[in-house]
Amino acid sequence: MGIKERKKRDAGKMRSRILKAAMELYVKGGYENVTMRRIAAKIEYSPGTIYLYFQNKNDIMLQLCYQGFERLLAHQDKLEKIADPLERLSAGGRYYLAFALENPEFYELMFATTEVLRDSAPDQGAAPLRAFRGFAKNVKDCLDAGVFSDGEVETTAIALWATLHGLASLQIKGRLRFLPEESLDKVVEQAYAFSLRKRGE
Amino acid sequence: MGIKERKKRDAGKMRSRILKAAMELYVKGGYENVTMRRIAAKIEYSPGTIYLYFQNKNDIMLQLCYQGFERLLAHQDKLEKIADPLERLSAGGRYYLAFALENPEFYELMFATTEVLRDSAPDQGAAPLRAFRGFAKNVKDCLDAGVFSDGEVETTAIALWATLHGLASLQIKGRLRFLPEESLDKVVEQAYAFSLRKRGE
DNA sequence: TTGACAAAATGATCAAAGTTCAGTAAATAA
DNA sequence: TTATTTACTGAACTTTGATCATTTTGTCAA
Repeated sequence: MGIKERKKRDAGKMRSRILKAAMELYVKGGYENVTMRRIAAKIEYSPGTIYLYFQNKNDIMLQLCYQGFERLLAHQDKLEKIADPLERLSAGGRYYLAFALENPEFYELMFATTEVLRDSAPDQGAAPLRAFRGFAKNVKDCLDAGVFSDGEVETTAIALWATLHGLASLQIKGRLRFLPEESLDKVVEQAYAFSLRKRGE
Repeated sequence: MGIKERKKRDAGKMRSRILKAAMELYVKGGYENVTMRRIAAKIEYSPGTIYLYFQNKNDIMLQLCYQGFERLLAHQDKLEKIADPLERLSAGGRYYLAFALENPEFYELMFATTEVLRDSAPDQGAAPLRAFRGFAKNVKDCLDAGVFSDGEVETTAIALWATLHGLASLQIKGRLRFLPEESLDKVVEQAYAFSLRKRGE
């Protein structure tokens, strides 16, 4: 029965096309620019068709949110080749910020929805969690290597993550606009200096 | 001419009533629950009337955002009586988090809008900035007292603020839901331990 | 008190949104 | 070829933010 499989593939392709169209609209003009009718026009189907592949608009935005985390995860994998734990963690943090600031719409979308972890398919909902686990592993390696002075893995990881997320979020939302452009880097440095103090320092 | 002043007072009262109704709707069911028609029904006026007192819905939400910062500022003033700089800064941070977690809708609103600082009346737009300046002053007092080992005031303040904001934001958005309830406090402690290291420690 | 003007409020109306669903067209199976 | 399942359509429903000609209310001079 190859037909069933082809149908499944076709459905998958349709979902991809819809998501792609939605993403384009989103990047171009934010949430309110994403319209079922506009998506339909872009993929050259009628509005009703979209509802055969997605539950509703929220469902579509949720999938885009997951795509953001997948993208982040993909880059996290690249850190693996950095041997030194502190260096790896530091690079991860720097990349995290760069990712957020270079894809502000994406990042905003990733953290805009409250519903992400709740009503999501187990495999997909795992993406945000997996991203955090990867980050936490780097923290653990640092702790094992004695780079930090103390603290549990989980709480340390969250504290660090919060700083990164806070900076990214504040910058994206324009709350740091009163700062001169250059000094954002300085803040990042400072944040790292605070967080990544070495044992006995 | 007392009439003009009375009219001004009346207009102010009307604005307050509208904002109050909008806030109630917002707290009850979030942004999408705030509807011009529902506000109108609550204050027992027709929908068109609202537009005599506010430019549009965004304008209303913006004012609610400012109210949030005003509320935060009001509590910041209470910190003044704490003499010890580090103690004062620490209390401020703890209050900041408590405020965010106890009024998640409020907090979300305060940081949801990108437009806040851009197209706002100078005096009102100052509220967020004033809140930060108050926080920064506490940081400065700590630096002057030699509580921190190093760093500039502005960058240090932002780094600290980012951590607080990040924690609040992540918690509100349910991204820390995988944590056991108690350990959030531990994370906060950890974040403080990271950030507020004393000189020579 | 009356009439004229200004200010405030109305509510029908608009365009656009998300969503639904009876009906049509296409694909598959018999 | 014919019957049946599947895919798609697009008009229609409800609700949204916003507008504006019209009506109501308030103010003040005559």
